[in-house]
Order: sequence, then structure tokens, then C-alpha cells
Amino acid sequence: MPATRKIFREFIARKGLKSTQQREIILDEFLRSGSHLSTEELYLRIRAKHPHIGYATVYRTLKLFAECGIAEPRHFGDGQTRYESTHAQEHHDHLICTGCGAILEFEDPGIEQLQEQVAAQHGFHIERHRLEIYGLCNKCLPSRTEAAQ
Amino acid sequence: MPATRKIFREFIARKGLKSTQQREIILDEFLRSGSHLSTEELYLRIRAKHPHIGYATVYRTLKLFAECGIAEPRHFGDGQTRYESTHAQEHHDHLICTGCGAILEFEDPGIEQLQEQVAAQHGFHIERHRLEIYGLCNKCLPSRTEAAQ
DNA sequence: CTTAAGATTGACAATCATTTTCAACCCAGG
DNA sequence: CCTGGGTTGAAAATGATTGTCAATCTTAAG
Ligand SMILES: [Mn+2]
Ligand SMILES: [Mn+2]
Ligand SMILES: [Zn+2]
Ligand SMILES: [Zn+2]
Repeated sequence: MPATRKIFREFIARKGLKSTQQREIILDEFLRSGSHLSTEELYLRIRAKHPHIGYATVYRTLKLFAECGIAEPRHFGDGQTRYESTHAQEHHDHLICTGCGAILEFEDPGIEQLQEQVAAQHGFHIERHRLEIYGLCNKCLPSRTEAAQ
Repeated sequence: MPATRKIFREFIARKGLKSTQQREIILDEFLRSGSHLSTEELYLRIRAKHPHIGYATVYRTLKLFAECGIAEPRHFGDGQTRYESTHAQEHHDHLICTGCGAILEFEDPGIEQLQEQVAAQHGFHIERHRLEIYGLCNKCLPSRTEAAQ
């Protein structure tokens, strides 16, 4: 987290941007809050303590976070962009429950490696990827099964 | 393709919907056109020959195609939904070039199997998944490399 | 063939997330 | 302090998609 702050400050400096109260407040709340929050969810949390901060500023700032690499944007099928902090989190992919919306994270070196292999076969240079598996989590599976019988 | 038509007709019948000129025309153009077309792209093609068909009807009809399984919706990061026909196409995933927008398809049984394994470890029941790999295709890689040097 | 109930359509308004505008305002360097 | 230029909040604009609704078409019955 200190590293995260440092990365953002240096990014700001390098780009000739400016360090502002709003950006600090938004970064604080972003790092404090749980992962996979939508822009709106983060905005609402911030507004509780800082009602003067505007919606557009939260949008703009989250894009800056993504640009400098301290946040990853995610798209889980509801029409909203969600962000998660990259600090102390290796790359990972997601299992998304279509029943309750739960999000499980996983990382599978085997899958990652096979992706490299596939890309190589096509002469393709990977910049990033996204693997999302949708289905029912272990809590939702039983209820769905009994509904069907 | 005949199977595709049949599937759609039966779906229409089963649901108590109706077979209309518009739906036939849209299905024709959908099957004739290339894959990964956005709704707008398909609409424009249709409009060339059938200017009376409305935008909303194309949207509605593509959703029907997806509902009965003859089309798969895709999201490649530009904000549009694209559809591809499932006829004569097994499930597959995509390599998307961030340089020229080219879309390469692939299918890797190893990756699919590892996904099953990961899901099983989490007691998760897979309904569907999406794997998208973004990067540079073999045409765009050279130009990017020389620009960087 | 005619009819009627109900599904469908096209034009257009409405949504929803996100972006842009722009005048007022704040930061950093001199 | 001062000033140039980045930043902000409010509101308007955007772009994809969906909802509305009166007119129209389908289909199965009569
Ligand atoms: Mn995550
Ligand atoms: Mn494809
Ligand atoms: Zn669940
Ligand atoms: Zn390319």
C-alpha cells in the first residue's frame, strides 16, 4: 500500500499532473474498500464522508489508477466497470456465481502457460487476458438443483 | 445452417412467438455475414436491402437468436455487443489484436480441462466461460517494435 | 376466405453508464 | 503572492441498448 501510493505519486509527477485532495481521498477509500467495487459503489462510500466530491472525479481518478497500474478494471456482465487494487495481489481470474453474484478468485499457472503456448502458435504477443467462469457456487448449487427436480 | 433455421423455427413455435418476414431476413443476413458483427454492423447490412427494418427489431431478434442458442453474444472491449453464429463452430475463445482489431479464434482442450479442475476445487458448477487474450497479432507486432526503438 | 386475439414492428423516447464541457478553482513554481 | 495550467463539480452530451405504443401482421379458428 505504501508502494501503491508511491507509484501513483510518481505517475502524477511524471505526467505533469497535480496532486489534489480529491485524488488522495479517492485513493484512500479505494485502498480501504473491498475489491470489485463499481465506480458508483466507491463514489457512494466516498460521498458519505466527502459529499463535495463529484461523480465525474471518481470516474476520472479510477481511470488514472488503472493507467498507472495500481488498479485493474473488470467487467462481470452487469453493465458496470469494477476496479480492484493490484497491491499484494498477483494476477488472477474469476469464478462468478450467476445465482448470488459471489466472486471467487483463482490463479492457475497451467492455464496461464497454455495461453502463452496458444499465443505463440499464432505469432501473437500477449498484453493481457481475461478469463471469467460463470456458473453456480457451492451455496447456490443445491437450491438450483432442488428447484429443477 | 438448415439445422440453425430449424432450431429457430422450433424455438419460435415452442414459445408461442410468430414467424415474420423481418425475422427471416435478419436470420438470413446473420448467417450470410461474417462472425463477430456488432448489432449496428448487421443492421447496416440489412438496411442496404431492406430499409424498412428498424434498428430495435435487429436488437430484439439477435437476442432471440442468443436465447435459442444459434448465436453467441461477445464483448471485446469496445462498448458493443457482437454476435457469432454457433452453427458449425464448436466453442472457442479469442485472441484480439489491440493494434488492428483482428480476432483470431482458438480452442484448447487443455485449458478447458484445467478450468473444470479449478471449478471443481471450488465446488463451482460451470455454466459458461469466456477467455479473451489481448495483444498484438503477427502483423502488428513488427510496427510496434520499430516504433519503440 | 374472414375474423379476432395476440404477437410484432418501427419510430422515438427513455435509460444507464460513462464522458465531455466549461467556468470557477486549486497547485506548483517562480 | 502570482500566474499558467491542470482539476473540479454540475450539468449537458454521448452511445449503446431498451421501453413505449399505436399501427400492422400472423395465425388459428370459424
Ligand atoms: Mn479479483
Ligand atoms: Mn469467434
Ligand atoms: Zn452463489
Ligand atoms: Zn493486429
